[in-house]
Amino acid sequence: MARPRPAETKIGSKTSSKTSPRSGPLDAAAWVAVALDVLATEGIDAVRVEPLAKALRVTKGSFYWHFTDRRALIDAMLAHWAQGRIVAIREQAPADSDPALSLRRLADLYTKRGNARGLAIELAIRALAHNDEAAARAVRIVDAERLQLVAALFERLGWPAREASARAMTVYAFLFGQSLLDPKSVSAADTSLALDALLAPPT
Amino acid sequence: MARPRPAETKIGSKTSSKTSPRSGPLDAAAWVAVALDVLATEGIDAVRVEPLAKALRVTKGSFYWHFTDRRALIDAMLAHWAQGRIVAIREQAPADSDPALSLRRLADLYTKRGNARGLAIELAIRALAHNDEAAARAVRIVDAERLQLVAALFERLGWPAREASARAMTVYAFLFGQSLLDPKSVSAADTSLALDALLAPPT
DNA sequence: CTTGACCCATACGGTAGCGTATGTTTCAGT
DNA sequence: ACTGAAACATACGCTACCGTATGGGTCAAG
Repeated sequence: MARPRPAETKIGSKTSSKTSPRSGPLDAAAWVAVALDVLATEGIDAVRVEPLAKALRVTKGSFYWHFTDRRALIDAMLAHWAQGRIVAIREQAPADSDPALSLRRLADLYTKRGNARGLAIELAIRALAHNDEAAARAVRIVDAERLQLVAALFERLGWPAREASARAMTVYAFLFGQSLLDPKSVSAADTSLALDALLAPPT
Repeated sequence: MARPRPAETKIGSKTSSKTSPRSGPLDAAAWVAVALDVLATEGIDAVRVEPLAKALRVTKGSFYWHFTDRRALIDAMLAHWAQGRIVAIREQAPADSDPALSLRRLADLYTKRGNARGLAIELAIRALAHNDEAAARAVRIVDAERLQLVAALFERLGWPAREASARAMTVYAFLFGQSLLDPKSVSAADTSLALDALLAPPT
């Protein structure tokens, strides 16, 4: 009767979604990957077992082997996302880097196109966090980590602790906020001007 | 055989949601009102006909009298929201007001609690706009109007047109962005400090 | 060659919601 | 009292999911 294993939390491969040609057997990570794709493009309510199975060209039988239920998949997504964001921010803001450069790269990452998927996932998870305590926890962890590291960058730029903290929050909020606005309503010039002001060192 | 009327677009009463005691017969506005409540608390995918009917203590029969289908309800919600936001921003930033005061009130409206419902609706609609062209149009209209009027306030504060435009966008993005962050990760001091800087007149 | 663990397919019962079709009540107007 | 329309209620068929149960295949270890 082979009851499902407790759904591995380790995420290993980089199984990059889409209709990949199906090589070997799947693992939990493959499910998480497509689930995140769907989350990014259609929201959490589109993350449903059977459609995902269709996308992976398998049946639900596979899913319920790797996960106990739909909720377990969502939790796995959240864990994967949170861990990935923390690793990313730590790589992006190492203690020995040029803080001005790190800040600029961070800003670019969230304004330039090419990170649409990442942004969409962020927004979807934050929306989910409104009703879902597990999602809220994930967001809390990521926010705390990011705010702290970005504030450290500002301090190294020469700002006193209080201003550094406020500026970290401002930049962070600004970047996400901009992603909510209609792209056709914001000019690149405005964005550039705003960022220059926000990222400037103390006078 | 009484075919449904083409679902009035006029929104009149202020039928404020919840399990109101059911007075007379309903109108389309009542449906839109509960639909917006559900949108705010549970997202667009929870805006379903039968649950809404249950909340209004009627059956679907009523719904399909007032609307042709679920889509028509969503469109009505979007129209109602967009029109309401435009009216609100025009009231909030009249041409004869003190610009500094108007800006501060606007900021308070989106940082202080008490507007959670409005904010949740905003976020839900902006999330929807990602996939829904009608929602995208509504957002576009509202954004354009708000950005223009807020920029005008900054100009009246003494900023040149370019800076006024950039600052309007910055404040606007900041306010929305902040609503996405974990409230437990942002201190009120940081928010206050940030706003003072963003709303300051030119030196 | 057999066994057992993996990994998936098939088939099933059940729920929730959509939209439609049609019956029922209420009430204004004549 | 009669009629017709407004505003529902009821009942139906249909689809998309969920989760479960169970029956294969495959492949390495013994």
